[in-house]
Amino acid sequence: MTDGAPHPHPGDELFWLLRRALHTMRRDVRAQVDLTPSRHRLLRVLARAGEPQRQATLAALLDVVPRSVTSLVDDLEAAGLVERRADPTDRRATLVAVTDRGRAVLAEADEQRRRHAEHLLARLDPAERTELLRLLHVLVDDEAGDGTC
Amino acid sequence: MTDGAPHPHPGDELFWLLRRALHTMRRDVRAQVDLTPSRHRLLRVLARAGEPQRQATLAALLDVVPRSVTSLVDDLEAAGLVERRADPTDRRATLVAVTDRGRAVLAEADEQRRRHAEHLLARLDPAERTELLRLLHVLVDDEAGDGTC
DNA sequence: GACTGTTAGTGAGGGTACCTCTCTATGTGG
DNA sequence: CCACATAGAGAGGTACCCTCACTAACAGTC
Repeated sequence: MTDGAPHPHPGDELFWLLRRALHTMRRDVRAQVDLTPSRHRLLRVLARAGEPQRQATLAALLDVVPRSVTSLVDDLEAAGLVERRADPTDRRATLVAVTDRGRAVLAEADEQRRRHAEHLLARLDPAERTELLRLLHVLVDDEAGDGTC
Repeated sequence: MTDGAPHPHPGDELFWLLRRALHTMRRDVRAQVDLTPSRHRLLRVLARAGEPQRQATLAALLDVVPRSVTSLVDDLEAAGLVERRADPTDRRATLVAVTDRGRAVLAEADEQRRRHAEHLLARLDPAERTELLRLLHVLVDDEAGDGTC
């Protein structure tokens, strides 16, 4: 690697930095667990919700179109990590529930990702870590605040 | 959006923060210029190099396998943004050169990305921006330093 | 009950961004 | 001259998204 050399604009620089950082983490983890980042994310969101969710709800939580959730759930279901159940209140809807196995795999995946991230974060002292996360939160959180987008 | 709520581990949190930040920037820019992020990146690296480069060299600079560069160059060439030339010193190799049009499109794309990034970075004061970029550089730069990976 | 409009999920198909494995043409050292 | 490495490309695969068109089911109206 890499892009090398000075970047003309800080904004542009930010883009490539984010890309590289993410790329690094992604690559490391991919080899370890049999959970792609997207499936991992869906599993997390679902587990965090604490109870079975409709696919449309998951789509909203994940900020993807419902159609994408269908495939993700297909894959996770095939792997036995989630299961589809009929929604008793609406026969159109399906509820997606995490299985015990799903919970176990999620825990493992989280743990491995955590280890890798800490390996990376080890380059920063505790105050810097906190600051980095805080700054990223500022960038990312609650985009809805201004209607500009 | 979003993942909402507190994240259990800072390392894990980092991953999702990076992902969301990048996603946001990517999405904004994608609609504007007819340059995908990868093609943009290749064009930048090539332009920055200042002179025609071999595909293998570009692959190394971009940190992708040479085969991926082939396709990228195919697309950029079809769009008239780069051109392939014979390498006078080695008939196996091709040199990839930016065209004038390529330079113009690159400038435009950079400008648009810059604007969007600054819209995002506007949430931070100048000191914070600098700090964020510095911290990301620490994470990302010169991974080669330790042979652990 | 039929009629219309909406919502939940899916099939089909597309595009980006990578990868690997294999093959050809070419270059190079013994 | 021959074995071997290197540059690039063909074929094919995975992950992750999207849109468009469609069915099944629900909800309100006449």
